[in-house]
Amino acid sequence: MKLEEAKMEFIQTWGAIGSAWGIPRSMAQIHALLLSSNEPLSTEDVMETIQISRGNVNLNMRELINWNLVSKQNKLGERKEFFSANTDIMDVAQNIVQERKKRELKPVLELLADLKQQKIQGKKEEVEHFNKMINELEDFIKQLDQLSEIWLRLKDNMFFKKMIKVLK
Amino acid sequence: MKLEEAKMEFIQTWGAIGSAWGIPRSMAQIHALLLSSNEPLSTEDVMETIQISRGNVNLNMRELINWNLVSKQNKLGERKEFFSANTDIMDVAQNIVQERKKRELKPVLELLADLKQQKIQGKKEEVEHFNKMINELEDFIKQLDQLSEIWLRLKDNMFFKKMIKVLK
DNA sequence: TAAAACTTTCAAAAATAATTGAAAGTATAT
DNA sequence: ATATACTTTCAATTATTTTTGAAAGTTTTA
Repeated sequence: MKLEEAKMEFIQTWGAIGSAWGIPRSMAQIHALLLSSNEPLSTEDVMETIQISRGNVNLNMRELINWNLVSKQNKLGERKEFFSANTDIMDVAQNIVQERKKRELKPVLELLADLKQQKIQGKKEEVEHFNKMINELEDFIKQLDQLSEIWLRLKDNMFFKKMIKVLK
Repeated sequence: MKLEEAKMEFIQTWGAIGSAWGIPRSMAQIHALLLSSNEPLSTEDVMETIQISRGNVNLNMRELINWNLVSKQNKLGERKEFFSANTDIMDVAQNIVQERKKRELKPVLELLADLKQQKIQGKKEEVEHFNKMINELEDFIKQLDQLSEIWLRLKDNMFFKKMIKVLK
């Protein structure tokens, strides 16, 4: 199998997954292309390889940079901008999760906080059920934070890894 | 604040989050309604409260049942079907993650496995870079699995929780 | 068995999200 | 200063996903 084919397959699949998780297909595809590429690519390179418009590349590239997944490079003597992906996959995943947590989980946290400090009026049993649910949800979100801490640790804490093995 | 208002707010927010993560708004809304409701609801109840069509309720309810987030109930003497949500939030989250892992992560795993056992042809350095990336990605997905194991454990392993505190 | 009560299906419509591409904007080189 | 090389923007278009609603299907009751 030729490298080019392999790349294209990877780009396609990555795009489909992104799409299923609410990330624009093109954004995921660009990311996949940069991940699999040895050296920085220009806007033209990207346009050509994944066959999308200049505007699309520009827009999604900016987004990738915002998410800290891609950075701009300047090639000596070249005027064009080049882009390369952050290749530490762990960082990649952390950044994606971090970014989405920030964007889409925040509203829940705010809502939960708001609902918790309000006195809710209604039938006793119904209100109790509702409050219980809200509380559980908050506990859960706290657990998520715990979990992401562990994740950070997993990256380089050998002792911790062994710990897990033992507990399995 | 009245209970009904609080519910509606929760339903709205939950719907928006679902939507941002690639889950149909109505599906998330129905789920939120059932979560916040004390007792099982009928299709009509749901239609009325969140103002969506019968077909929509039916379709998404089936999906929620598939995901193991909701189950059918029968009220004595009633012909209609009623629905209630699994209210253990931890289970809820586990099921959502499980389900999505099954659906959307599987294709990556298959692709990675496929790409790993193929001999890829191209410039040495480029191929090396590509293979490295594929390998890292696989490691990462393995870590995700590890992480979900830990999560399960977090639920009820006090010792483990303390462990984390110490390491913090 | 037929009517009533309810559920499911699915083609069409609506809503939403992603993409294009050409025009406007910027920076660099001569 | 102006031409060139490149980047950004955004209204319009296109693609995709979600939702509707009425017809077909199913089960229960009498």
